[in-house]
Amino acid sequence: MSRWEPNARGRLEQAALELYVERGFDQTPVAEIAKRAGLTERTFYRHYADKREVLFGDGTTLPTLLANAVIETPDSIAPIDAVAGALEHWGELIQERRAGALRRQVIIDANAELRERELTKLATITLAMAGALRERGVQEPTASLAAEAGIVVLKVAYARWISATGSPDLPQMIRESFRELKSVTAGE
Amino acid sequence: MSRWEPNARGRLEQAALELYVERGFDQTPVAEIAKRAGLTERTFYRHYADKREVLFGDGTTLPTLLANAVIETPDSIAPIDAVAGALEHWGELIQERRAGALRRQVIIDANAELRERELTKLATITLAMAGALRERGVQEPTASLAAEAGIVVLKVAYARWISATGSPDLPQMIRESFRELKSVTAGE
DNA sequence: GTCTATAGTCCGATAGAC
DNA sequence: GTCTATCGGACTATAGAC
Repeated sequence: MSRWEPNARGRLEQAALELYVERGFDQTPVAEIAKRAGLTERTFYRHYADKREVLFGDGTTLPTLLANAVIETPDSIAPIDAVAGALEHWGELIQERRAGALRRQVIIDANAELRERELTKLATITLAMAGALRERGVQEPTASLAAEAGIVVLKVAYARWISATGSPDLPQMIRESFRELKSVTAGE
Repeated sequence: MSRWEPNARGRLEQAALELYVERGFDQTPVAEIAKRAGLTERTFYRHYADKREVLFGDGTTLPTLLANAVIETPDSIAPIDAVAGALEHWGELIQERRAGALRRQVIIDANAELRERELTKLATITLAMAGALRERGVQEPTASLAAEAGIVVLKVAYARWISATGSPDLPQMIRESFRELKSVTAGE
């Protein structure tokens, strides 16, 4: 039998998400989150660097996943298509957690600071994918442009997926948005 | 004769920029900025909503300028080219203030929180341009994709202009980056 | 686990300008 | 008198230091 209740991190996450929904992100002090989880404020900061990290993770897992997907793509595939493939793969994973994604997005959309952090997360992913392309021998500015174009597509497709009803197909929406981007940049 | 020295806001801005350069953004307390300007901390917050606003303005002037440039573009011009034209116009304005832009960028690049705010500023501009395109009758997702693609180009071109030596031509770099984006999205 | 620096907010007071 | 820019101090919350 352990000295503490198990899964402190999980309890903190659950308490935080509940309170962010109930009272809004900046109306919930960290002390309140800790209290609901039966822990102290200090313990919260041992598990999460700040209040926002509960919603955004540590900032390395997803960029690494996507960078690896890009790196493993055969060199015969054009940079923009390597990026598209990586994002479609991510789309497959995320759409299995649609309920959680919706709840998370409601919290983020309600708060300017969180929207800001989300942009930072996307920027981190962009840098990781551009780096992966360069490792594959793609030159600048092609690497950065391909990665940035991919994130543009992701943003548009994800917003559609979030606001859609039923069980929309995210990878399919990503493919469709890529086609639209190609059309738009061609000046049509 | 007035009770206070004139131009409190200007003095605060100058003091803030000096200190951000000297000691770094998060090593300069607001109280220090106010002290150098001969004012109190409280007064700083009457002029700027937070420490970062000194570097980024109020967040409406530039988006409005670019949205208007888009709206005034003839309907015969494709959405992506309307966005390109607006950004080139901005490029002409900004390159007359190259020294200030360089100093500002050094401060921003040295601090994660400021890089985050810069992304938010770009997102605000994106939304403004997408809205301007919709006012011109452009449908979604074309409007958002054209605006987002424009910002991608701007980021790449601006980074090049900042790191270039001599007197590089920013509008020219923006045009060149647009050509490269078209090539990348075409899958070349 | 406590202690502290800093950000940012709120309220009331004050002195000159109009 | 009203308006506006300032000051002073108390207050909460975040986050990091010890």
